[in-house]
Amino acid sequence: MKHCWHRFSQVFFAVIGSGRETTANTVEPQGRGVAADGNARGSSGRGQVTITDVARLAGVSPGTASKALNGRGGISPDTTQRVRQAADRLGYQPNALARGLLTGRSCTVGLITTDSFGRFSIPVMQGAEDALGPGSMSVFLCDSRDDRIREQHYLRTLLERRVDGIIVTGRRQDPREPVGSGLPVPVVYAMTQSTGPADLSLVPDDMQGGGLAVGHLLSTGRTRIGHVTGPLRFAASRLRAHGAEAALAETGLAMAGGGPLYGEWTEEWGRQATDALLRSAPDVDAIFCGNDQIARGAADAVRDTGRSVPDDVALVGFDNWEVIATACRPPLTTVDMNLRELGRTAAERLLAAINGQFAAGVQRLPCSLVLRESSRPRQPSALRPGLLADGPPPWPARPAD
Amino acid sequence: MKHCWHRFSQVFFAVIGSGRETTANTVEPQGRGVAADGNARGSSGRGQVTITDVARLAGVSPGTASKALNGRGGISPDTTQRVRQAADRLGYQPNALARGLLTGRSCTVGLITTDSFGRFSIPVMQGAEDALGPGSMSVFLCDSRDDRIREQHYLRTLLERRVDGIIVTGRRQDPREPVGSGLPVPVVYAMTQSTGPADLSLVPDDMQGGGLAVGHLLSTGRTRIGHVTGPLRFAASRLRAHGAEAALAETGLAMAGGGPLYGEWTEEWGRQATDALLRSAPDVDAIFCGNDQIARGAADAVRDTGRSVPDDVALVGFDNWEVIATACRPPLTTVDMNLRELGRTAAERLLAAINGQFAAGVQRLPCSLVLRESSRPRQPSALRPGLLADGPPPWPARPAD
DNA sequence: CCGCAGCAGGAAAAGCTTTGCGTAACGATG
DNA sequence: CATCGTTACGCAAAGCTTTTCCTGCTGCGG
Repeated sequence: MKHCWHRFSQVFFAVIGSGRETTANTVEPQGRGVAADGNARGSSGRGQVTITDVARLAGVSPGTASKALNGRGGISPDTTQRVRQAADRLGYQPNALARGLLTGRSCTVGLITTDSFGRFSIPVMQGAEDALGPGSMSVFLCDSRDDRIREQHYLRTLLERRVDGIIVTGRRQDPREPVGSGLPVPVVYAMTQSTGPADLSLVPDDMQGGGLAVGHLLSTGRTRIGHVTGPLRFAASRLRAHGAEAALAETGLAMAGGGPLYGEWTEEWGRQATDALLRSAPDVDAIFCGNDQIARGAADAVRDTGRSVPDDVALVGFDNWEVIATACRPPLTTVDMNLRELGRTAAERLLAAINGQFAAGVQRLPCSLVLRESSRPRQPSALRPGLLADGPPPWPARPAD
Repeated sequence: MKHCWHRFSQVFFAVIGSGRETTANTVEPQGRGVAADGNARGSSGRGQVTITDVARLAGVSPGTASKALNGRGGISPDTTQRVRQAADRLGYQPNALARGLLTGRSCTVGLITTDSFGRFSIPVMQGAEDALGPGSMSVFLCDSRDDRIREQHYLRTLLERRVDGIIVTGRRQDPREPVGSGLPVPVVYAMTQSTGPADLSLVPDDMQGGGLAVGHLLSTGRTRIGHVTGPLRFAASRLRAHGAEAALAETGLAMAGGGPLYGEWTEEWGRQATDALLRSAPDVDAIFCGNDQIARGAADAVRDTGRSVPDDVALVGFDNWEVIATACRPPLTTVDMNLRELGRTAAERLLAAINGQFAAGVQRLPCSLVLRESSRPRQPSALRPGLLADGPPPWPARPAD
């Protein structure tokens, strides 16, 4: 109180002196309005309110103010109240830099994506943010763009900023070099895989996903199932195909068309391959596609031959890329890699590692199936009950049409 | 305990104690190898190498080491060299927290997106990262998910972290409340618009984009042009329609179908509306669509009526959403909002503001046109030369087919 | 009435870097 | 030989928060 007038003059000085008088940018110096007591700004040099300002206003020492605000140490309720009010009035916000410097924890994690916010890294980032943001953790975003130089630059920056941990994410599921060795902070790889044996990598279980898709088609009574997928060089293609073939083999069936058709991840390839498949094996009654774009191309190709989806040929895609899957005619049943969940898990593992609980190796997280029209059973009567036992009936009963 | 992995012996402890004995987690404590002098780590308490450690190894004072490393002040080349070597050997990384605390600049900006990394905010983020990341600026990522509570939480966090500035981005171009008032750091709104008159907002110029699309169609000789777009309540729909109508009016034409058809941003609506439009105005020879999804639906609908794209009906979309536009049959000519550029610009404006150069108001950045098959001219001979004057011929001459 | 215990709060240091100023040494010039 | 100037480096403070240790006061019990 006694300092009121004294500090008023300084506030005045700060506003004038900051050279901000140019534009129509007449920001009030403080959100809650200076009018309250004319004492909105602290008196430190840089205009930011410090705990010393709060302490002075409350008539206590900075240490006491700190304890009062953080609820640590024996501070009387009366004093606590006074400090709180002072902090409120000044709009005090503790300086996280100073705190981090002192405690050695910046409450910050780095997120390096090798895949400029692509379709796969985004849900992962989102999930990670889900798990970190609402807490006290902040996320540093770095887009390395698959460039080792950039990556190293960002890594250095992150370490300079003393992040508590790092998440690396990207499009490729094929193993990659570790981002660095002997780093002072834990690293978790999500939707990408490190060759470092001590690193923890989280990836979707493509094989399980492939099995899921084919198992579902089998459960709806399809038996002549083909597979059109992406390039052979992608681990994802191979694993999905593998899972699909394994599921077929379990029932004693072989893949229609003689095996997986490897190509591109495009609608165009989906059309071409489906066309060829329907020619070489006209009795195909289902196609499992390596991604949703291929599936959409397949849907078009099936229709173009006069067949119907799903009555003649059922389709299952992969990725659950909403905009593709729902716009498909008919809407596409597809495998969801639960990437958001994967990102969330990655963040949780990272937090665990920060707290000293490490893990290592490659962990594959299960995919799930999203049911839509493209794999609706033809005739409810044709369902083989045994195969339906493992799940609820996917569709409401529907008179044969 | 928590930071135990820095020292070699402590790593060992951590590995055993954390149940990680399974893996070959033999991380070298330092990338460049401990062997060098057996003293790769500094001797300060927390295991991070400080400038004091470097100074000691180089046989100088911390202040001198700082000056040597930053090239400030008269330091002899010899000493500089020695300090550099020491820093290298120890793997010294300056503590950005301490530096930020001292200089008052954290070299950090906050990026708040209201639109969980949606299709529109992503390119903006990417562009912002383009402009900031390679420099010394780091980006804090916050996903407010259109929730004011979350937004305020993030805002507080960012201010505590003493960011130098904030970029707000989101899906909506309709004006929104400012993120806060009287903030101590500059804010730039990108792909979203603040109602605060002192705020700077950067948005794409939808009206210009609409004009661009229609101008292009006119230049290819189309005259009976319809417009199918999204909901009337979106400013974007209205502005694009407005631009389209203005461009038509300039040539003395009216919009086919009696005016814009407002609906949803979906393929489904694109099909429906196009179907209706072709029924009510069978001589339509071009449709400008409010986004690429609508356009893709329109392409399907046009084909379903037995007409051809682009020979009977030309199509132009909006957004240049690659996966949609290129998968369309035929590939889609579309308006690109240059969102990445917009993000980059936002970042540059923010940097300018951080350096004291403020600006305010709503700035609309021009869209551009991406030419693909869906608007190829029917007959080169039918081109009206006058209308082509304002640009190079979009396609190589092609014998009528 | 005196002494001790307990509680509230103060003082100071630590955490790391940068920078201004002071100083020491050395070479050069009068 | 003495003094001045210059170069090279050290010292110390600042920047803000947290925490530990310590002091002073109050109240109660002996």
